[in-house]
Amino acid sequence: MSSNPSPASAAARAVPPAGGGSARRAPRGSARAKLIAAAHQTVRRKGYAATSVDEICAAAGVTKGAFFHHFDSKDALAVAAAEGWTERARPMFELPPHTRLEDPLDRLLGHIDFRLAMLEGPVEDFTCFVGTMVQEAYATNDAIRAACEASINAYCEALTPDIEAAIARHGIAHGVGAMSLARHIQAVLQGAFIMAKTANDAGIARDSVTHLKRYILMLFGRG
Amino acid sequence: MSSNPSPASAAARAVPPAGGGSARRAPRGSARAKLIAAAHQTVRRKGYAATSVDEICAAAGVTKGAFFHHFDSKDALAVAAAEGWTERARPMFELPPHTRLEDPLDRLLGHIDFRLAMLEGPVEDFTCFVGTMVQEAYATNDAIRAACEASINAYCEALTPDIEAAIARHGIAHGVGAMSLARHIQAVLQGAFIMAKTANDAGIARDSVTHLKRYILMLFGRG
DNA sequence: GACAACATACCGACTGGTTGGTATGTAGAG
DNA sequence: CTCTACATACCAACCAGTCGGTATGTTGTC
Repeated sequence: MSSNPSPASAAARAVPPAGGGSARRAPRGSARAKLIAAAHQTVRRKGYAATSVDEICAAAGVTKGAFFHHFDSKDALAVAAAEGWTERARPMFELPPHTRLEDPLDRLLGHIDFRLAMLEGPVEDFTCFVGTMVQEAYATNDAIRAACEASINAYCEALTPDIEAAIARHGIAHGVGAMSLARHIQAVLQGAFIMAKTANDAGIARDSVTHLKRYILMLFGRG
Repeated sequence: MSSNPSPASAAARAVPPAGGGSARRAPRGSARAKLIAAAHQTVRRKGYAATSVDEICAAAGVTKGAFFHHFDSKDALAVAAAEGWTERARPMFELPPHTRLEDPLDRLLGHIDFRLAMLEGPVEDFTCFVGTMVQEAYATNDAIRAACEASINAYCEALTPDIEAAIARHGIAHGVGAMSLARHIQAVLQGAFIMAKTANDAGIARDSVTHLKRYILMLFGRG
């Protein structure tokens, strides 16, 4: 999933390879994608304001000229990176084996298990780029805030069909709505990320998502 | 709580007043507390890195001299402000009427209702200072991270006795532990804050905390 | 209780380094 | 040749932190 090429790999290519003689540089047109990927990585680690343009350029293995060729400003990159984050999350809903399950509730629970399994390793590798960034931008930059909102909404909307189908098939306690539950799932994940950052450890996040799974099971009468 | 005199007031007072009447300045020794309160306010709005020392000073109505008299660095203020946040949250567990209820489960549910009622008005007024700050510091400043962790832990530990007593009296489904549930409550709150920031609206946060309350009721067989 | 000696609280101009952003140059594709 | 995609050099604004100084206590001595 993470589609994280080693950050150094691009920069390493700047070193002329032995053969051929010509110093092959990164293919033209790749700078934009590398800058967005670098922003995802760096902002998740340090936050948005603490991440400088130079730092993103260094992580992407390009120069400032390339940065400001592709983006009008740092804030413009932030918006583009939020949109890029939505793309990057899309495979989560298509690839894994559990998406083929027949029962929509099993697909939903499979997704939760999938998210649970993601909570491994360094905190900065599984946390949410838009969730991190919106905290710094919600009151000061509405374009970034809206881009983050769109990404979060896309996640919730991707989750909703299965939840709706599960409700139709199994019923749900207390008239809980599909979109409301999808948003709660997202909220618990975001909260779990913060707890993981607090302890600098993923375990505490898994614990919360396990509570979430139990809640969903109970709602659908499988508790 | 906010104790925010007009930011300009102190500077204005530097001009000698005409009459012999006393130009009353802020009482000596108040600068530290005002700086911490200003940090709480400003960081919750803009994040930690985007908040400058000058800005905090202006909001507190003191000068940089006062700032660096009380704190060795901006990061040192962050640590002190995290500790101050714990103090500021303490009354939540002592004051409200629900803390007098006889049944510990009612006290716990009363606390959730209390948190729910807090989710009103501007987002920056009910979100969590340490939850915001830890996102920017967890990987880059361990002193700040640890201070935030301590504050979060203090919250969870304040919640735990009632949960334990509620488990003892009513039993709980699936052998859920008191500390684990307390941490999940905190996680859902933090996640709800992020969702509120995303939409710049408190309603979405209330929805998630309502899910949380339902989960707790179900765990204790009151669903 | 008066006064010297000292300590604490606070002020605001200044500095060196960093930041986002710009102006200009160049190389490869078509 | 031209245009896009980058690179390099540079700048003004801003930032955290410093420093010399003042104002307001506090303490010990007689």
